[in-house]
Amino acid sequence: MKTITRKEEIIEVAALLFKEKGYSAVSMRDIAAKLNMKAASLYNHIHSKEEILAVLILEVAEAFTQGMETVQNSEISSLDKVVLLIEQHIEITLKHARAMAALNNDWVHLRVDNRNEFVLKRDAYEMNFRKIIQKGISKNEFKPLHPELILFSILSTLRNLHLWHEKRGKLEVNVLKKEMTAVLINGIV
Amino acid sequence: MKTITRKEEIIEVAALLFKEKGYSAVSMRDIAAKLNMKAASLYNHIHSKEEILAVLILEVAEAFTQGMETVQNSEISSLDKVVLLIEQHIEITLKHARAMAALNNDWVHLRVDNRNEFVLKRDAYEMNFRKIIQKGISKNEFKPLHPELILFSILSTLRNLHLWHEKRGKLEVNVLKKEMTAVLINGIV
DNA sequence: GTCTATAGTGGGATAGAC
DNA sequence: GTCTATCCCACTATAGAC
Repeated sequence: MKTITRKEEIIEVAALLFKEKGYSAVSMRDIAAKLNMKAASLYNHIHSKEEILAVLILEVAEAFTQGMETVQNSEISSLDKVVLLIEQHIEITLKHARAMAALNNDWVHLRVDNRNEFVLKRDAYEMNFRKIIQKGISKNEFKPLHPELILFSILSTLRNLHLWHEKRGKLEVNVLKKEMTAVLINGIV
Repeated sequence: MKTITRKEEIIEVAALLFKEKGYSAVSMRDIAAKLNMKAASLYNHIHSKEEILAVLILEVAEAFTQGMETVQNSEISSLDKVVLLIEQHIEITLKHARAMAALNNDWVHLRVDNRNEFVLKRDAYEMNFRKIIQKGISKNEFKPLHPELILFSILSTLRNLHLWHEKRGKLEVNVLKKEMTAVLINGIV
């Protein structure tokens, strides 16, 4: 039995609203209204609007960082590493569905310190992903395309998964993983 | 010699700022400051902040709609249609680079009438794209994957091209078209 | 066409009663 | 832990002088 605190409730509701309208367009009054309370009462549970955003974003960023470490430490081919990263990305997206929009768009509104922490993590993740692709190319596991283009194509698809999954998706997780990997790795023809 | 009006100048600067912080986080003061003027003066050229957003978004939406018509009217295979759509998407992205962020994220802040117009166009575009994919699958030009997943994978990559192109890109257009098509159609292995 | 001044609204956040 | 009341500030937009 997992009990959910008021603070978690606030963050959850806020994430939903951020997803719909973006961080800046959501007011503390909006968040409070969805919880049938007044804006002032929110401040008994959180310190600021920005804190909500920071919790949301940094939690997921940490999950990605952890995942990348696991993958790097496993001794498998570059191709298998990429497959693993794709599957992991799907898992994290499904688990933190509500936070993904903030992660993609609203991180710019973090306070400097939190923003720096996030950007460092994100850049490190991308760099490590790029290295795996480069190694794969040099070992002839991947086609000799620009690594940046491969990285970009995979990441932009995965980073928007949350948009699509709620609208059409609801594919069973394993089917989703399988087909997504197939499309990203082997193409569509 | 193309002369640029003050109105166009305002829209251009606004687009840049919207891209950085999102529509809601950009104030008329911000826009004015970048043009060395006062916010009040903007209103001699535009009627409202929302008008700027509407011009930006609806112009690009129209370009996509036109492009889709051209493709539909050409008598080529489904595969060639998809290739054409990808190339077109790249061209439009490069031409309207500054508007792409608003198109992806800020359309929610359009007034109802403009928002409806946009959503209709976008949905029609996606529906037509989906039909092309479905036909391609039924003719064995594409693998028998979920059409939604193929559509999503292609579109999310293309819709984020603007993010990547400014950061790393600057590939020559034809190289970009060629490699992007290769990745999206044939995969990376 | 740009300015100053300002109206009118709504934002984040705090104080203090209950 | 929630409320009312309120502070102070920033926002969009308008009026009217130059």
